[in-house]
Formats: sequence, C-alpha cells, structure tokens
Amino acid sequence: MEHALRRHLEELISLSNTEFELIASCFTSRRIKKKEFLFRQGDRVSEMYFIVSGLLKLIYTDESGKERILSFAMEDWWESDYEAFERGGPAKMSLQSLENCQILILSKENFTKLCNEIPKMAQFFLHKAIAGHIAAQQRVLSLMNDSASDRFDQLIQRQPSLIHRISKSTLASYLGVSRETLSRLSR
Amino acid sequence: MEHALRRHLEELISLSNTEFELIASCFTSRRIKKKEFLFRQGDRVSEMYFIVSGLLKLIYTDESGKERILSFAMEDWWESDYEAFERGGPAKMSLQSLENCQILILSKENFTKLCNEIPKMAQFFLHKAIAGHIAAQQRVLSLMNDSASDRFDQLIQRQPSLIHRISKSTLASYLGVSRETLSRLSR
DNA sequence: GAAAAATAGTGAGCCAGGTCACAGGTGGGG
DNA sequence: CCCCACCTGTGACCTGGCTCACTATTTTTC
Repeated sequence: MEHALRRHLEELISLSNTEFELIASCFTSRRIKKKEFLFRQGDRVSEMYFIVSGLLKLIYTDESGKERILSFAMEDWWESDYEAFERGGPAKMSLQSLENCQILILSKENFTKLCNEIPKMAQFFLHKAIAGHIAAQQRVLSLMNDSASDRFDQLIQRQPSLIHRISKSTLASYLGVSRETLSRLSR
Repeated sequence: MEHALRRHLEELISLSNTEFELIASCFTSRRIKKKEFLFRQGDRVSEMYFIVSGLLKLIYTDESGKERILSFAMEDWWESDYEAFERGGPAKMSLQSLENCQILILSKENFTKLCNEIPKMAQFFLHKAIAGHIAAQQRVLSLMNDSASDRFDQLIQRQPSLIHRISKSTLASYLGVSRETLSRLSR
C-alpha cells in the first residue's frame, strides 16, 4: 500500500520518515472492483490517483458511442483527467478499472499542499508531468507515422505483459484501429 | 524581450523585482533568421526555449525523409525536445524557425537552479508541463477520432491566425495528411 | 530579371483500414 | 448444466487518404 508509494517516490527523490508521514497522510486508500469507474465523462474531477495494483483504462467515448483508450494506468502510474483536475471543468474522459485495483487518492487541495510544503514533491510531479508529455507526444508521432501493424508490434515490444491482461477489443481501441482490423493483423 | 517573459510568468505567478532579476539573469537572448535550426535530430539538447516573437516548428523526420510537425512554437511558448532535455540523450526531433525569431534560452542548469531557488518557478513549470500533456493528449484523441477535414476545421477555429503564417504543405504535415489531400479538402 | 526552387492544384489508380453481417468459442452465474 | 453475454475470427464491400505524375504559379537567389 503505502510502501509502494514510498518506493515509487524514492525512485526520483529521497525522503525522511517525517516527510513521508506527511505525504502519506495526504492520501486516502481505496479498493475497487473490476469494471468500476473512478470518474465518468462530465464529472468534476478534483483528485488524482496513484495505482498501487491493478489496471485501469482512461477512455474517451464519442457521440456515436465509440470508445478510445488514451492510456492504461497500471502499477506505479498516476492518472486523472488532468484538464478537469487543473482547470476545474467537467471531465472529457472516464477512468474505469479492467481488474480489481488498489488505489491511493490525492485530492487537489492536498496536491497543492504537498507541492507547497515539500518542494521536492513539486519537482517530483514536474518530472512526472514532463514524462507524461513526452509519452503523449510519442503517441502522436506514432499515430501519424506508423501503420496499425507497426503500432501493434511496438506495443508488444514495449509492454509484452500488457497483452495478456487485456482483451483484443480493448487493445484495438488503444491502438486506434477497429477490432476486426486488429484481428486480421496477426494474420 | 524580457518584459515579454515577465508578463508571461505573471499570468500564473506573481514576482518581486528581485525575483524577476534573478530569473532574467538565467536566460540568454538570441535572434535567429527564418529556416535556422535551434537543434537537429541527434543533437544533445540541454536547453529550453521561450519564444518572444516569431514562429518555429518542432519536427520529426522519418527514415524516408518525410517530415511530421509535432507542434508550432510561437509567441509565449516554451519548446524543446523534452526527452533529450530531461534524460540527456540525443534529440529525436528538430526545432526549426519558420520566421525570424526572438528567443530566450534557459539552460538545464539554470532551469534546475530556478526550480530550486524559486519554488514558484517549479510550480510555474509544473503548470506548463501539465498543459503540454493535456494538449498532446487531445491531439492523440483527435488523430484517433477525427477525419483529416475535421482536424482542419478545428485548427481553423482554434488558431485562425496560424493559417496565414504557414504554407499549406507545412499545415498538412502538422495535420498528419499529405499535401495533396489537404489541397483537396477545401475542395 | 532570369534561372532555380518552393508552393499549389488536380487527375488516376491503389490500398489500408473501416463497416456490416454472421458464426463459433468461452466462461461465469443461476 | 445450461444459458446468456461477451469475445474473437472472417468474408464482402466501401472509402478516405496516399502515391505518382504533370502543370501552373509564386518566391528566392544570384
């Protein structure tokens, strides 16, 4: 639970016990079952989530009901609808679990508090935000340059374990292709 | 020059004169002509750039020589190859001007120094990084959901001024379509 | 101010990937 | 143990967008 968080934080910054106690006190813990939503499109989202265990999908559903997966959130990931989180508007996306999950929740107030009281935490989140930006940019490139089957191959190389945790249809809506096309790729 | 930076910073945080002097002393100023590169794919990039005036493109060129535009950097934008900047590797992208530009340069050392000495600056960069992440995520969504002509229309609505500053071919490689397809869109 | 280089538009043909429809497999709940 | 809901594969067909080729126009460059 919390040691997972500490281990994760200490990959980037080092913390005294008292610092970590303050940090830990800012989070609340929650356990959710498969298929539950942490939030849905339209909700106000004023929390961010640290995934201790389990797997979730961040999805956007368009008018016609088609669902696109923006990202998978798994162990040691931070996720939220950051636009809603930052600007206080309604969420454009939903965050739904694909497995039972153990989550730590950080409210926006506590996020701000942590950034102010422990400057190292602001740095930590800065690193994470930049990493998120880099990842999203690479996804843009990949969508523009690479064919569906290229993207599929790259994912297999980068996250081989993921393949066994999700269904093919789920995978397809992450890769940005139809279920049928993905099915035909492997041959 | 520097008042542009101060105005920009004070949209998010407020600064005393002494604080701003420290900040300003961390930047160096540079003027570049149209078509110059601030860096190229493969370079080490240990600086980030604040655009005072002018317009640049952040591009990725693939093996076949085809060029994709990741983003346009214009007045009041920060740009760099953030992966190279963060992790110290070679740049995957190039940053090239489309117009004459006035740039302020912040080295990685000074970036770190500013974040440490003026916590407000860490917060500022955190906001900007999150905003960058949000923007890139929306681009991912748009590439997955929308047709070329949708993306074209959206761009016209969001950045009408941009259209008059760039060529159609440049625009096409930002939208992720071929020059010919873009030409046929307007019909 | 002519030659060279970008920039634009347009036709023709092609193909990756989308949609629709159907059929077989799998698994967990009652 | 069976049923229903979900997942997966596959065929048929269609279309948005790509490539190639050529021409016209505008912009640079010397």
